[in-house]
Amino acid sequence: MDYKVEKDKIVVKNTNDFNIEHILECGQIFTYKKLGQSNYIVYSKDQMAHIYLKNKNYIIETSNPLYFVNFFDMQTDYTKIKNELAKNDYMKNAVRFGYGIRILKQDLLEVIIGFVISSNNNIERIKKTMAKIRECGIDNGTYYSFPNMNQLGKITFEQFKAFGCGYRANYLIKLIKQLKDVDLRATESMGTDALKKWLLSLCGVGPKVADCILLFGYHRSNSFPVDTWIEKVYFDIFKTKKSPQNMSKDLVNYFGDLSGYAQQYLFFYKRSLNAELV
DNA sequence: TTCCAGGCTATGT
DNA sequence: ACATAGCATGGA
Repeated sequence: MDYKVEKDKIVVKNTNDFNIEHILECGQIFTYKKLGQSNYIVYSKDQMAHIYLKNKNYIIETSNPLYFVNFFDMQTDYTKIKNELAKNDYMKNAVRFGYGIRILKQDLLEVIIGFVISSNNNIERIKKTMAKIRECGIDNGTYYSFPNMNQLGKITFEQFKAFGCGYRANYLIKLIKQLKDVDLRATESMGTDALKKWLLSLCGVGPKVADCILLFGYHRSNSFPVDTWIEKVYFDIFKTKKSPQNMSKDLVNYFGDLSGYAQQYLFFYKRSLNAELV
């Protein structure tokens, strides 16, 4: 990854492994705004960045460049990951298609809330709901910080309903009560099995959402979230249907520690191809 | 009108 | 342990 950190921006010079559309539109994050072609604003925790293409380089404008060096996972070699993944035709196509995907290092609390909202929902509505929730955080002038646990605890059932959560408003109220006294930082050192078990005890968190939280919130890359799109991919490849949990097991067995990366390329590939038909 | 969206909870077997 | 109805909401 060829990039340069300056005082108020990062310049990304190698765009073979960095494409902002791929990174933000591959379903891992819901807190961003598209301004135009290769031109986005992304919000994470109490930070904001403006990302755009200029002379074949990406400019990441932010008051906190070091936060976004970590956020965009700049130190990981995605060329190597893609080469290791491209071991069959399906993966070759998926990797070629979403060549600029990177798995973001997002704020854990934000990931938990976002993916509980995501269940049986569509991405555009999830984005709207998350933007409304963000407005319950601190106003920084041009944008809001994501609310902390205390601020989340003050959001009412009626507010969540008004934010378009639907029946998930109940889940969120209960979930936030469950998380109220948990030291989230301490959970990061837990083993993956115990961690998943704990996540499954949270309201609104089932197998698929737990895998998303493990992957996007804890960077456990040996998890493979299976949603409706991955179910289609699984059928394309194996020509058979199973329960999502069993599909996930098969896929983790196959991809090992690269499962999470494989999942992102496949999800983006399948969902984008479908969108092109519409 | 019906189906679908990054599924989960509750209930019944 | 596995199967399935019901669930809010909006867009196609």
